[in-house]
Amino acid sequence: MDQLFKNKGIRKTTFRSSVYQIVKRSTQAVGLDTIENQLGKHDRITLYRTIKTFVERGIFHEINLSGESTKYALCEDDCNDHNHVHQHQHIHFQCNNCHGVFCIPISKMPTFNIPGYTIEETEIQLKGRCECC
Amino acid sequence: MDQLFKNKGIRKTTFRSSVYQIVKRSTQAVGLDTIENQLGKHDRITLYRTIKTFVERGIFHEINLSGESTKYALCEDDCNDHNHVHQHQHIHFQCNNCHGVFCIPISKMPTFNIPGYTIEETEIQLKGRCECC
DNA sequence: CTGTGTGCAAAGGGTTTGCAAGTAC
DNA sequence: GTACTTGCAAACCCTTTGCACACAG
Repeated sequence: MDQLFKNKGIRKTTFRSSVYQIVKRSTQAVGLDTIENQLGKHDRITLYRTIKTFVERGIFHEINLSGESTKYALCEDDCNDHNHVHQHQHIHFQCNNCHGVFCIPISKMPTFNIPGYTIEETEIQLKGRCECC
Repeated sequence: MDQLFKNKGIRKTTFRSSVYQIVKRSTQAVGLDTIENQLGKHDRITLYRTIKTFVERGIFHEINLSGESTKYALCEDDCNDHNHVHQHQHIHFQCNNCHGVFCIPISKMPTFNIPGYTIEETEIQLKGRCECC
């Protein structure tokens, strides 16, 4: 983690380490509320800024599913600043039962051919039932 | 439109007609700001309620793309009154240049097979360059 | 006439901004 | 020591709620 923060050009602090660990430990994408619950006493404003920094630096990526609050997951190692979402070879799955959101790697993203449109990024969101439900 | 509103069990008013027409006329999904710009003098609170009603009754559908505010488009079942079949499979495309959001019907949605997961809904979001850009 | 819809005011809630004190390097 | 980070307060916005009046059916 020391190296990661250094690579991204931000300082390592207790607060940032905690936030990073919470998301890293989780088997699924986590929302702000989940992070806050696990943080113990903390300042919410600082958390907003921390997450914003992580997203900007390509440490976290945002997942926005319809009707859900934003969730966060770790970026893969090769993400670079501001240009990381579409590089992920994974889809986002949300369980209709437990509402958990998972990043699921897939070997081959489907391609689309739409006359007149040039496609640069593909984001796939599935809903259904997860392994545990 | 009279019939549509009647079917959905809501009254036809000048305000609702205006909002509906703005979205219907548009070739792309529209945001709250776009609707407001086209409405002329109006009460924003009423607009919130109108949109909420339309979404609840299946007249509009919401489109949430990462980093974008919610946009709205007509539900397709309402475009063809007599067609209740679920052939309204479409993807959402956002232009990286003009930022327009389009609903694009496609003949065949890709299917995914993820061991352990049961898939019930598929949402596909593409980004790139639209016809006009 | 009756119940739905509208418009204004005020409240609510989440997020951002400003700034002084604290901390990493 | 310097620049980045944090924590608190306050400001900001967007959205919802309450309520009286207007209007569709």
